[in-house]
Amino acid sequence: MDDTVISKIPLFHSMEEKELARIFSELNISEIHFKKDVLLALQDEPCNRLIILLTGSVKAEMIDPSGRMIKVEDIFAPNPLAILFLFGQNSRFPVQVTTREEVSALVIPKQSVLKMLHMHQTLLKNYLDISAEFASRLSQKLNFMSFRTIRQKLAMYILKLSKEMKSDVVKLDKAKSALAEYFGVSRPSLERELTKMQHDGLIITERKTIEIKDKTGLIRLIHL
Amino acid sequence: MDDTVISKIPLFHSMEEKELARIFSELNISEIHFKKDVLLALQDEPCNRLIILLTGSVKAEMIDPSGRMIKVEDIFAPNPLAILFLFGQNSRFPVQVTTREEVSALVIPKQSVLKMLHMHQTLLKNYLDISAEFASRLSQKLNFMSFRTIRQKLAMYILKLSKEMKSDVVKLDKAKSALAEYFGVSRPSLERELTKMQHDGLIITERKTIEIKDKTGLIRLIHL
DNA sequence: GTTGATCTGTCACAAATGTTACACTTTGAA
DNA sequence: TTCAAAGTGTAACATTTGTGACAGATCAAC
Repeated sequence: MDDTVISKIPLFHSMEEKELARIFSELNISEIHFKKDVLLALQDEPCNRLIILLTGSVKAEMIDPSGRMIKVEDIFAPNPLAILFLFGQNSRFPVQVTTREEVSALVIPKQSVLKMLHMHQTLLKNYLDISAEFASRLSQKLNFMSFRTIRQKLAMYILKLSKEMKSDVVKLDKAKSALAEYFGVSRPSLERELTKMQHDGLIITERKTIEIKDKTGLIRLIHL
Repeated sequence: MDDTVISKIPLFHSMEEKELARIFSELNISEIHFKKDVLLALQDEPCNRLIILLTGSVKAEMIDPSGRMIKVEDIFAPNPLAILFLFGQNSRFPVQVTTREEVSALVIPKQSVLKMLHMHQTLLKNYLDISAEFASRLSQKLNFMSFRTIRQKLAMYILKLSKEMKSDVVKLDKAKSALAEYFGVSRPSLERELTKMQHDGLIITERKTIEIKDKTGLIRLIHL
């Protein structure tokens, strides 16, 4: 196992090599290699191990009652899988996970995770921080979904980006088609709304660049 | 502080009185009483303490950029507030929290929470379990939101309830108006869809009871 | 019981969104 | 460079959903 890879894993952030070595020797942690298109976890399978990607990436898919796949999320190294769902009464993988390429990953049984967290305060802090970041993204997405119209979601999204970048000219962080998917709307509908907003003098949009022309107008949009 | 109240707090589940006593004496934990309509936490205020309701209830509201309130969730004793967001890089309350009645609550600074979790493995396990339950509910709601039509959301919801209750006759766990809000749709639209589904012979609905007449049809609905 | 508040069922109409289709642009790999 | 794949911009039309309004049903407190 490569030390430079280990040191990039968020869960082991700012931990000393010695400590890490002790953890790895004392606990039941294995590094496993997977080929492409291998099933790492079944949907609804009990979630009894933490999987941390070292290299490569996987896709997460949901299966609906009739067996068809529906939604996808991609996860890349060095991130963990399903860290939010590892514990809990009856914890199960909410999605099916398949490798998109060759993957190496750390696999740590739930019990060992618990021991590990109990042993090292830094590790515990890291774990809690990572969980919180995931939860925060989840909750933020839920907020977007709960705005009624595409216009409102867009206004909110653009204002948020503008605030983060401290500029009235915003570069989208996703492709528009990806943004449409993130919002849960169809791509043409999103384009149409952008065009309308440009006609209304709120923004000027071209490809991935959006320039805010009437910030007050955008803010007003959000309330009705 | 009342011991019977403490023992009902999920975070302290299956812990011995002795241990609890030690925790409370060693750490910086205070019980605070609040009157009605007191602000417990501001939106975007740094989240630097865990608040656990002992008695009473609070409401959580979001404020949008123009200052208007929008969404509400109610939280009752003995549940904790914002447990998912306590840690993380730049952790802030995602909502504003106000008491709905007289409330007593435990307030534990973030640092003390960390110490506490490090000291007691049972406590740590409880904390992780509770977090996972919250995350699971959050993610489940996100799934519902991502179904396109009301019909699909309903089909999914009814099938889920039916599976849980192991019966084809389902009693709704929320009022229909609450269900509409949960789905993020208007109440009349939800009613209309229920009526249509009855016309189509999929279900028979009356008040809070829904009887499944054509399970296959419901399943088919979900895919397209 | 009576009463006021909340929930339910329904409607006609307006608004928002999805669908399908097509042409054009950009990007990245061979 | 060339080509295929992915992304973008736009349009007409169908479908879904929201809105506002109303009346009756239910429930909880008095």
